[in-house]
Amino acid sequence: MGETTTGATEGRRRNLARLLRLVHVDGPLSRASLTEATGLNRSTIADLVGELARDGLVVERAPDPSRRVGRPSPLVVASADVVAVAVNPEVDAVTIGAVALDRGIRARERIEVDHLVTSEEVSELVADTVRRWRRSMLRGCQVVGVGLAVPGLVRAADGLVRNAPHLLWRDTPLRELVESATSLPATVGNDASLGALAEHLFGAARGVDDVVYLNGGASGIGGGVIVHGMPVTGAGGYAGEFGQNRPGIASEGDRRVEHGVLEDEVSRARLLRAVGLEHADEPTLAEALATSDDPSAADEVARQRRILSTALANAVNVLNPSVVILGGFLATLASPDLPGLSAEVAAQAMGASAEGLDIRVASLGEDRLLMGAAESVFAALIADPAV
Amino acid sequence: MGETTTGATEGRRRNLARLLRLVHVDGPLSRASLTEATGLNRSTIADLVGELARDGLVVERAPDPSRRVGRPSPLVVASADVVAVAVNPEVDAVTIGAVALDRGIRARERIEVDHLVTSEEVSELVADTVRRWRRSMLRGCQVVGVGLAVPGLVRAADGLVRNAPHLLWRDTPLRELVESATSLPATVGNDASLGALAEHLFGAARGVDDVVYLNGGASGIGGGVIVHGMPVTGAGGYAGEFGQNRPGIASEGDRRVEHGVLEDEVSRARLLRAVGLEHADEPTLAEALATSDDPSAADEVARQRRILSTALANAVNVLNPSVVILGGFLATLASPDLPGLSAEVAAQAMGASAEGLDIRVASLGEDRLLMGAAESVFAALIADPAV
DNA sequence: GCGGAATTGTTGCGAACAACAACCTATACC
DNA sequence: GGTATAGGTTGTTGTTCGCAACAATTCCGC
Repeated sequence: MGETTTGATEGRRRNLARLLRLVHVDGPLSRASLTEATGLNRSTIADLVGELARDGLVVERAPDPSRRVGRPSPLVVASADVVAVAVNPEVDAVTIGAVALDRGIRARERIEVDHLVTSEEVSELVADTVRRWRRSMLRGCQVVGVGLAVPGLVRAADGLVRNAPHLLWRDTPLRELVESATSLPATVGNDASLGALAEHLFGAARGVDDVVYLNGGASGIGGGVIVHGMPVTGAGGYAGEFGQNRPGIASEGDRRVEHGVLEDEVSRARLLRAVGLEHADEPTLAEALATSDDPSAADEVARQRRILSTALANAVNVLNPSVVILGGFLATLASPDLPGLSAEVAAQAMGASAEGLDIRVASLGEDRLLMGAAESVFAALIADPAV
Repeated sequence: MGETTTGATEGRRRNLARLLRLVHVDGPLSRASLTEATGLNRSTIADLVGELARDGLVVERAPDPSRRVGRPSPLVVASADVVAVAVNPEVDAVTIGAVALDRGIRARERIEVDHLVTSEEVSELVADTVRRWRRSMLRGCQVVGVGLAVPGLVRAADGLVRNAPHLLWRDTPLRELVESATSLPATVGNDASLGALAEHLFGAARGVDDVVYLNGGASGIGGGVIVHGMPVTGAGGYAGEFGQNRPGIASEGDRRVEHGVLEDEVSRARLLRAVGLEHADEPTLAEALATSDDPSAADEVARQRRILSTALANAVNVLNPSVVILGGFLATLASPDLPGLSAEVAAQAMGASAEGLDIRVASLGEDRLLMGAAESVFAALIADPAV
């Protein structure tokens, strides 16, 4: 055996990874379907699944009561006892979840805070919660790591939060803090990028390899890009910041902010103001927009849609995605007339690029960021399941 | 041996591919350095190199007269007898080249045309040229395929030219035509995308994994994006069309075209007009711009630079590349003050993304498109060197 | 209820691959 | 010319995965 291999050779690791990814992403699969999906031999599948089962990453369940001929094939499912802790610190609360490898959410807690949390507080909060859960809901579970979805710029290389404006974090070594507080490996990512990853794996862009995702939050517009089925991080890990782009505004009358960026023009605050609300959750805002008979509200929606459609057209020209996913208030803005928005985008993008384009609304709810953060933890495990 | 394997197992294919890619991209390498670069055993390297040599893909040369102690290691070089034919049809001429696996250009011909060529004419031209070359310059060579760099939109899946406006080609099945005329496998790509690939592999962005490339031609602005070291094609293969984006224009006085796109505002024709030229090659234009004392020429340059910098900032926000490469007249526009342009871009992009950014001028000359087109042919060969 | 067909898990075997160790060879420096 | 250094060569070995034969389980027709 080679000095570079730890017991499994490169090829075998790849095969183990393929299997684990399949059962993780596509849910319970029979050994037979794994054989078909991978092209590997039955005996090889048996061997590989056996190894994954020995490592506790998958379990074999009784076969489905199928109504097909032949010997029933046992189902291979990802273990519910292998979990990642997912964390989303926000200005009003810190949400912590435990997501299992079978995509189930084993635990979930939203901890309201009355002040802006520091990264140290978050680290302690996570450590405490994990300690508590390990004695209760996560008894017997293997916790493989902590994934953090941060509303701000994150340097991919070392998990340094460069700037999270609303949390007032600057150059905070979050990964290091969490790792030393919990003694678990941690990954840190931008919330929108992780949302994109979740939508790509499990949501509205499931199975789609080229995706542009834009999420409209209270504080701005974030985004993520998937190319060839892989998240685009960019050189520093800061990719996807559509909200900071200078918008192409066709008619000057549509401009509200001199030298503004996209999220200055297309903003939740402006929508709220247009219907005379102070604070509102997303359904309330949607309802208010739908029922308002104030023409200025309709104008504001139309204006924002025009600017958004141009921004989307630009992204489509450059990245030619199959699917564009809109989340948050951008979904609210788009969903009353998705075909109309698609047409607007198509009119401004190059014909060919727009041709196969599908604009969709995000389908994952609250759990999106937890799923994405957990996924970023599982990524390493799946890439190399050999313990 | 498995039915899915053609004589080499998956892992071996990967190793063969790694070796071939190394010697192809990084030039002549000693067996010793291959051993170090791959981490494989000496004996394994010897075996793999032997197989590549038997297949005629590499040859071993006498060792470099090194001044180091120890037994000299023979150099492994990619074969100069394995060639790809590269074709670039343009409005005034069709350029055909033969690029070898050692990156040498074995043959090159620019065939002037006095009318717009059709795709059928190009196919015949290529077939004739290849036939002729095979009896002369390419005697004894193995021609592995034809790569075409087309100024227009190309569907990656089947090499259909959707729209090449200046050639007046629409929905032309170019790959099929060339393949049946030459009996060689053909690949078809957008010229700018292939230029980006060439710059990434051999030019100003060599070794850089995250690249945005913009090329300014007489007829517009094309581009290409490299993410994680791989060209971004998009779902249909149309990615990279920066020129069709709606520009973010800060001051309305800079706008020249109502509802225009980037290439309407930032254009070679406008630069030529500003210095009172009709036609000029790139050095002439650069010279004219540098020596002009007409303030309106300087204004036009400054205006185009402003708009370009905003477009680049937008791209940087979304893709966070390490390097932006500018070619054609965009290089002319940028090169007098590259640091100034960088500063303009940094001022408009997010700080973190701009921080590690390097804006460079394209370094490959005329051969760029031929290299890129040949690369697209070699890609398949390198990915699976098993003949 | 029973036998045949279809499908899939299981087992033992063999081919391919690559690492390893020991041995051999070629060059540079003294 | 001797020694140290670096590299090629050869045979052996462990790992992986396909293959083929056999066993297990279900459905279906009678």
